[in-house]
Amino acid sequence: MLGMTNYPDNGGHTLTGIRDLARHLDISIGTVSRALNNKPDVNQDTKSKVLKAAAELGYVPNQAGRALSKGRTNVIGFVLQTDSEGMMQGDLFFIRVFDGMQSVLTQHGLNLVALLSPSTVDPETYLKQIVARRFTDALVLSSIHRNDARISYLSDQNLPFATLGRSLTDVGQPWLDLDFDGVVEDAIHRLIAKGHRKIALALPRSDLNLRHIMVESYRRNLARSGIEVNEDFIVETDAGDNGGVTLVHDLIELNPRPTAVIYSDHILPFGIYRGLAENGLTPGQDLSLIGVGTRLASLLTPNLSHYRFNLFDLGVRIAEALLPTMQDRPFSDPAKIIRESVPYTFIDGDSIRDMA
Amino acid sequence: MLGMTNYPDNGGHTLTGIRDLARHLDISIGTVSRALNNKPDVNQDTKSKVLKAAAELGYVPNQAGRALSKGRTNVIGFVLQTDSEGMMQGDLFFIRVFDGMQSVLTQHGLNLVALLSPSTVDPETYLKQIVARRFTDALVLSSIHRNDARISYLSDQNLPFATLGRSLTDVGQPWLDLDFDGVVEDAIHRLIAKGHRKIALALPRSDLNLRHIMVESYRRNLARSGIEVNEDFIVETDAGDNGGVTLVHDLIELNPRPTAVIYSDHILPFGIYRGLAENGLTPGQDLSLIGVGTRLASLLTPNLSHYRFNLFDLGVRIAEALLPTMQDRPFSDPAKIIRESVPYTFIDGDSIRDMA
DNA sequence: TTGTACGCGTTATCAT
DNA sequence: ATGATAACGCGTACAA
Repeated sequence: MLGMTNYPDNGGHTLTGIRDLARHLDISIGTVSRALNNKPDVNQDTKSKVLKAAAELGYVPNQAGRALSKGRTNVIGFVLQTDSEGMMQGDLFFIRVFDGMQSVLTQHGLNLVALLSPSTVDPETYLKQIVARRFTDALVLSSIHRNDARISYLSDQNLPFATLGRSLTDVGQPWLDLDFDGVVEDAIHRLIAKGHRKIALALPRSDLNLRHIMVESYRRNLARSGIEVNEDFIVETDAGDNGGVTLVHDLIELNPRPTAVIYSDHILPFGIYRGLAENGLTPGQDLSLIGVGTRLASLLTPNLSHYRFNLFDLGVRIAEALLPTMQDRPFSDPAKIIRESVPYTFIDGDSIRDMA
Repeated sequence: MLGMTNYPDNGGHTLTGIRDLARHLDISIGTVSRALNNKPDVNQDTKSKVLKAAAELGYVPNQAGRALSKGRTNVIGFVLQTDSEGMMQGDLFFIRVFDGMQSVLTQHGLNLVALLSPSTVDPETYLKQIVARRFTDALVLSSIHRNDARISYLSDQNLPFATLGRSLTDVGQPWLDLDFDGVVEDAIHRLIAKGHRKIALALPRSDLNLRHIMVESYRRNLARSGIEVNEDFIVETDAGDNGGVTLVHDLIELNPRPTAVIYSDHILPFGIYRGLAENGLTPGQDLSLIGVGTRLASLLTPNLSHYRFNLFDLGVRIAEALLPTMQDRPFSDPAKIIRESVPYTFIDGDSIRDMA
């Protein structure tokens, strides 16, 4: 068993370990380790010799060994729900965010992996597994719910984490969020400025916290403008384009009929456009639309007025929020916990009718 | 240091290890381990006792310890390029594939993680890191190039892997692919059946292997139909909708002008529709379109004739291809290596004009 | 059937 | 500055 991997033998090609390095240089593994880890108490000469040999032999520390010894894995996990119906679901959303996170994490020797909570498994069960296995040093949770047991669980387990989204379950963890509150506020003011009074709000069915943020912002800002809330105008929709189609069906049956709708799912307008067309109606004319979008929005005609977020920057901030929560890092500063919403950018289009 | 994690102390809440379990039950850790791993030589009674206690105390084996001891991690990595301009980047491509993979892998106690090759790091360098650290038991590579050094590298390193896409660099690894060859073939025959003779082919700029598959299929099937290839009809395009717009500009300047175009980027037609409109032309009338699509295609009017793939099934097959390559699994069958293209489904639309 | 003891690759402590 | 050696948590031959 000695010196053997469990992988098929490839005839001599074997992984270089720290003891191979030591033997090769005829020094002790302790010295090699210190050299590799850039410890102060090691001769400059031997240090460079070790580094050189390591590079030549292609030495890379074994993950498991290091993790076991250090008690840390240097792995950061981003938990994704494959069945998530959260807004912004989609590859390009996360890939951008990941890239932003990576750009920060790699500078600290940390490695980002996406953990894919299977749709067949309870999210909390899945989470418990990866936590108990000590698979990662820290986690990022997404698809945050209004009340989210995962948050208190992670807190109990004492695993550093941040959330992408807020929650009523608050253990003082850092969070980042997209400024949906601001989106709804701005949208309402834009619509009102163009003479709209009957403004609908499309909400995701699930208990994602963003739903509550949106509805609260909706009520608050309508009230501030002296417009009474018509509860019928607050409608639930399925995610995706099909949700948009049924949304249109729902909206046009209302009496009075809303003249505009605000939404958070960037795919929704595709269905809305389709649903309107099916009813002989024109987007931006018979129904005004405004909500969160991505570059996919540019595929729609007439142009969609929408809000975008800089996802790369979001990723950067998530990483920056995470780092201080991980102790025994030199740059740690537990005092200030990042909690902020990243700002939106408004992209003007032709999907808001001027009612004047 | 004993019994201490590197995480901040949370006052008593400590992770259950195998030795805690042993002490709790007053038996040896060896027995506990055997019980947990369902070894044959352990008393049924003690086994159930151990399992019960494990469940109660929430025991989950430590990843690093297990990996170090077994030489396996039970982690499968899917390598993603964050800057990939591969086709299919876009909404839910990977998430669907992941879900399909998970559905198989979890049954074998394997865990899928997405490894995100940062855009700031050379993909091969990144790959070498995760391989050498023995982070995963197996890998799936995507964005496969015509000649792909990563393939021979993984083969040399003797790490089980499969590729999503074929390559000239062939070390006998299992691969899955979307049947672009079949798409082009079917598209050509459909077009010819409707009287088209001047058929253009839109290719991605990068050296992804799918590009070569498409062009070969294009030549072969045109030849089979006795149509001579006009080299001007084979055009490179940027990815995304903007690529579609410039594609139209390119095509309408050709003399003779093609009557149809085949493409692989599912976003492209959106740009094509736009580009045609800008020139006062009608999709399906002045230029026929057919290619790979996703559910986004349903947003286009006139309806787009296109091909779709079942991404979940693709994921399932990838997992099934991977499993046999990983040795010392009971279900391993190294003899048959899965290499197949997943079939397309044709969705009929109105984007192909009948020239008769 | 169960317990003991060693090894996995690395880091850290304690001598030297 | 360097070498030996004990952890880290788990699996497993081997002994009992």
